[in-house]
Amino acid sequence: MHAVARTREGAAPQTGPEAAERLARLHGAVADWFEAAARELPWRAPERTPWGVLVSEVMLQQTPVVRVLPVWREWMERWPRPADLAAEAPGEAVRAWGRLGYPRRALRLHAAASVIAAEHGGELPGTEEGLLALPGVGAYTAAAVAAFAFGHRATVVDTNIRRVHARLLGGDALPAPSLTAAEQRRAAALLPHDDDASVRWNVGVMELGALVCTARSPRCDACPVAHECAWRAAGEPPPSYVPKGQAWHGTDRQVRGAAMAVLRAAERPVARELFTAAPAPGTPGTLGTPPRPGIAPGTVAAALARLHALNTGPEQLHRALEGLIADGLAVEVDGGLRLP
DNA sequence: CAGTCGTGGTG
DNA sequence: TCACCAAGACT
Repeated sequence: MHAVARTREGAAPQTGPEAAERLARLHGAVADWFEAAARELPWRAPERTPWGVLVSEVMLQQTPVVRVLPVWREWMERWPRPADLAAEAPGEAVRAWGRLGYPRRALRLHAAASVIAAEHGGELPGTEEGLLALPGVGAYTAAAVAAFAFGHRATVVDTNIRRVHARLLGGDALPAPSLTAAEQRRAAALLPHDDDASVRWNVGVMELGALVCTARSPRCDACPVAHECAWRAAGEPPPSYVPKGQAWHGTDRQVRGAAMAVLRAAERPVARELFTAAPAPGTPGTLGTPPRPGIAPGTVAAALARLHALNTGPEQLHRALEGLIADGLAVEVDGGLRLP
């Protein structure tokens, strides 16, 4: 580091009294914008609980708010406290997870609830360190829960915040493919020192990224800090790299997803042959249940039909099922598979 | 550390 | 239509 802070072209100084004033302006502008434009979300309501915040944060990992909302409400009604979930079989969490995706998150949430019930007297740890020790809780989620549930000063860095920082301060269209140490340092340096102000900044920048400074078509006309934006000042240059798309069709993940849908629909273990074999006409698909025609949609047979429609090879199917077992999302019983 | 892990809305 | 993307974690 040089004695005098050098910044990239187009970016303002990041140290000194001038920078401090600018930072204070940003804090105020974002807080005011959030006050006026933020969504009302149940995990932000005054009656929220730390448990509810944790559940929301895990559900929101790689999953849009609109799809989380109904599932989160179900979970909170059914399992208002960690001990309530811990008392259930893990498979119930997976089933209630529905189609949110990445079902291992449900499993980890159940595991976290068990740890909280068994080792923390049923109360969530209030520190980042304590939260970080919970299954499924990484750096982002630990910071988010510490901030949003406990009001602590924590450096929250999610994909929205990364994108806002990249544009506003870095002058780039998009953040780097993966979180860098420099980004974390920058995020920490931007955080207000006051607890309450830091929480407002974290949630404000995150909401700004979610509603205005979006990945594809940012609504800069609605941005409270557009006049401070380094990316706009630079003429909105395009991304310096090409995002590598997420393959889906023909992947193990697709097969795993279809297999999980079968397990979620099944009340009994599903025989392995039913996963692998060509669809037998009128087969309910559960052990101990005699075949009958006319299975209604949304049942095991329908899920099996969707799985078979993928025309996956037997080796890939085997790999997918073994993967689910290895991940604890399926357990083998008497030649069949069921939720844990 | 690059790869893996679901799902559905959308520009 | 179809690739991109969404409050990441873990190995």
